[in-house]
Amino acid sequence: MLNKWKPFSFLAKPHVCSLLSSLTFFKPSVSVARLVEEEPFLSHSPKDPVSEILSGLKKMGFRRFLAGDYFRNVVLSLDQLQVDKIINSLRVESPDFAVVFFDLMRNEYRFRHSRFSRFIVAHVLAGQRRHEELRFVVEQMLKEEGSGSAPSLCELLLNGFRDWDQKSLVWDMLAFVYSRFEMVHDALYVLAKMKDLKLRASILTYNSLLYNLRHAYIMWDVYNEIKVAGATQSKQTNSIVIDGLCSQSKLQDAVSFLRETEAKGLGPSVVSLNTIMSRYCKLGFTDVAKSFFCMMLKYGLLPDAYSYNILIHGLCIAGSMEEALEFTSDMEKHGVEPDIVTYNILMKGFDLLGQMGGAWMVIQRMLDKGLNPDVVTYLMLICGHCQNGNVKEGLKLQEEMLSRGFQLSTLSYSVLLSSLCKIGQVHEALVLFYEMENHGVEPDHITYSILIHGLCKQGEVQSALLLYKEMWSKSIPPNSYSSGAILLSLCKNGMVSEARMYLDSLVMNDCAHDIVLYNIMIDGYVKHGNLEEAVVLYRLITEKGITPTTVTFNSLIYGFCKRRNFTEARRLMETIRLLGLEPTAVTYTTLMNAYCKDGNLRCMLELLQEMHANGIRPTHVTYTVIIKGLCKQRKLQEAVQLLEDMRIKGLNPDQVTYNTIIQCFCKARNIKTAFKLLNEMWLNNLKPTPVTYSILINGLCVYGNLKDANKLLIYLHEQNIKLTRVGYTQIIKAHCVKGDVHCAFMFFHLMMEMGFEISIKDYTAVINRLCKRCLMTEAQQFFSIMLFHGISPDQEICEALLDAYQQCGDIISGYQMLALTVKAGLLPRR
DNA sequence: GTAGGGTTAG
Repeated sequence: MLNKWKPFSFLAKPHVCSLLSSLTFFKPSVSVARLVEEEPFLSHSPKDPVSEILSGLKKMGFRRFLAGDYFRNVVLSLDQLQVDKIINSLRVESPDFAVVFFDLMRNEYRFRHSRFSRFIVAHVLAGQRRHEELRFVVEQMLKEEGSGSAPSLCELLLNGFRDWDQKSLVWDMLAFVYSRFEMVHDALYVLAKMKDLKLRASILTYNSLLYNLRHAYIMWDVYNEIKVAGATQSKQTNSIVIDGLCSQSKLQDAVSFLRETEAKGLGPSVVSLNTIMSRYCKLGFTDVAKSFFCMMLKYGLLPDAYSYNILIHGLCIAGSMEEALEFTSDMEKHGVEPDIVTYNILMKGFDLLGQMGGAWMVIQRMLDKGLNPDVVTYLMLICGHCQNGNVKEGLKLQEEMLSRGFQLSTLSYSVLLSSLCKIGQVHEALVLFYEMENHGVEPDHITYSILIHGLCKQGEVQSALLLYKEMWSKSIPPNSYSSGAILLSLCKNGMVSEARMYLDSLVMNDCAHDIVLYNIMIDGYVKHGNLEEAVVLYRLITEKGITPTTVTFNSLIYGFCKRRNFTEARRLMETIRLLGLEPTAVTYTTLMNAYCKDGNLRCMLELLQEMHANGIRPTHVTYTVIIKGLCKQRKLQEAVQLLEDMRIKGLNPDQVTYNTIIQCFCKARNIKTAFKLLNEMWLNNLKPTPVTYSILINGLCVYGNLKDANKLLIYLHEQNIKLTRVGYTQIIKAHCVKGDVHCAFMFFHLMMEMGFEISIKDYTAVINRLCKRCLMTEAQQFFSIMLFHGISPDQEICEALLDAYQQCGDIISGYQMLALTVKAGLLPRR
């Protein structure tokens, strides 16, 4: 576009035309001069503030005039055009004043300068080699202009400033700042124009651009351009290339590049070696990283704090805290002081190992050294509190950060939001989310993921989808975490085919590379009994070249176990190993649970042995399964013993563990111990679930005293504690059997009140039992309630009533029932 | 230009 530039075409714009009229010192070519003379509005009236100001400045002196009344009165009415005229006039007579006037207008009067003025001042500053100020002016301009502004700015530079001195520096700064602001396309555009004008870009600009493009192959285009342009490569250039290769996972290429540059006489820099060390550490190859550390020493380079911190971090991640501490002392011995980063790394290391004592020691040492905790330290402390379930303390720390003047970060908000979601306080999380925005902290894709997950877990898929859309509207691309949450939620709510449609849409948009998404879908299929689809999807992903994980197999194993297909389940377990993966505690527990259900306790215990042999720690779920097995064999004492063992091993029994063992004692008619265990749950801060109470109610109904069951249920109702559906139907059933229709009625009503949907099956169960005892009035009453609630009778229920009327000898009611049956279109079979 | 901190599935 700019190549087709027409000389002076810009003069067509009145703004520029009238500007030229005031450029006393501007020496336009003849044609411009003529053009200008022909303009009728060029001669200004004597009251023109521009002339007044310019002459005032000359007569009174610069500073006096600007502080005077005339200027103060007129300044607020000045427009961009007038200011342009003043600045341009000043530029020629005294460039320093042009800059001072420019700054004064911007800083004192919040005046928004035109691009023209900014470029004038930029050229002045470039001429005086005032690089910092030049950069500032260009930064301000590009912040306001935004991305995509390069073509119009270049056009202005080409047309208005073509022959100006120092234009090269201004062009270069423009490209540099565009690159720094990550407006890469604009930077490239400016560079292309510079090439046309045969202007050289500085190595700083090239380096910045190289840095922005280091994640992709296009990096080499820039690198070659540097060579072609003949710009002097700096050590930085090489370390950026190395960093780029590392980030592209081309570690070998990075090392080769290091060798090449070494051969060319540019020895390796500390930064390059640090970058490579960091990469090896992240891959878990601490030893290789150490060898590069040695190489550094061999070259006579002095490792800096980065070098030490990188290695210490690698060691901490690997769990080698002793060595990490040794390196820290080494660091001190060699005159490199451990800094806040070092201490944060060590703290995290101890934290990962669960050694809080160590973490406190690190904090103490840090404080002794006079170092103050920074945002990262605070974040880790907040994390610690949140992991212990103490969100309140975390929020307090965040307050403390604010009072100490720290800028709150998206990260610390994420931690707090995640903890609130985990304890089910999603609405509190949403409140905090809005507060976060009020504090000017922008949520990112992780923040959104956390909230979407939280909402989905609470079943609020609609709200989650709204947030999902909000993400899109903010151009924050959803990652597999947020998509996974939606997918999981659809599966959990039984909308499996919808989930699949969603997954397919992700595939269509090329957003489904993460195995986690497929794992969720496969599990969804399996949990809803569709093992076949799960297997088809598994085959599909392997054909696509997506590597399955142990989790993928765990779901499939669960599916085959549910079908009691042990052969296939075990074959899949072997496949895990064949693929070089490791079965996890979940794999073993799934299989053990299946054997336990099947009554094959020998196989179950063999698997436990195998687990131990392979060094896989059983979880509290594993123990629960074993306890269930022991219960099945009526080895109650051993089960209780195992409950103790769990605690000793630091595994906390959960509600399911207790429910299992309580049920076992109920079945053994040992109701007393069952209640003792309920008490133990409270003592261990475990809130009994609706299942726990239902098991106890059932126990009392079947093996104990029905009156006690009544008492317990009424008590729970008063405490507003809900039972499961089975809990209610059990007690209703028991009262029907005993013929206490009054109580049955009462609990039936209670069940409805608690919001359970009552199906025809529930009515049938009650009516059948009443019919058996010829309690026909009561049976009829239940039947009427059913009709009242809009449930149509079916064949089974009608026949039961017809039979009962006949058996119990109530012929008239029997005929009435027959009429109703026929009316309902349900002809009796006989 | 290089170091430390946050989210998910069974």
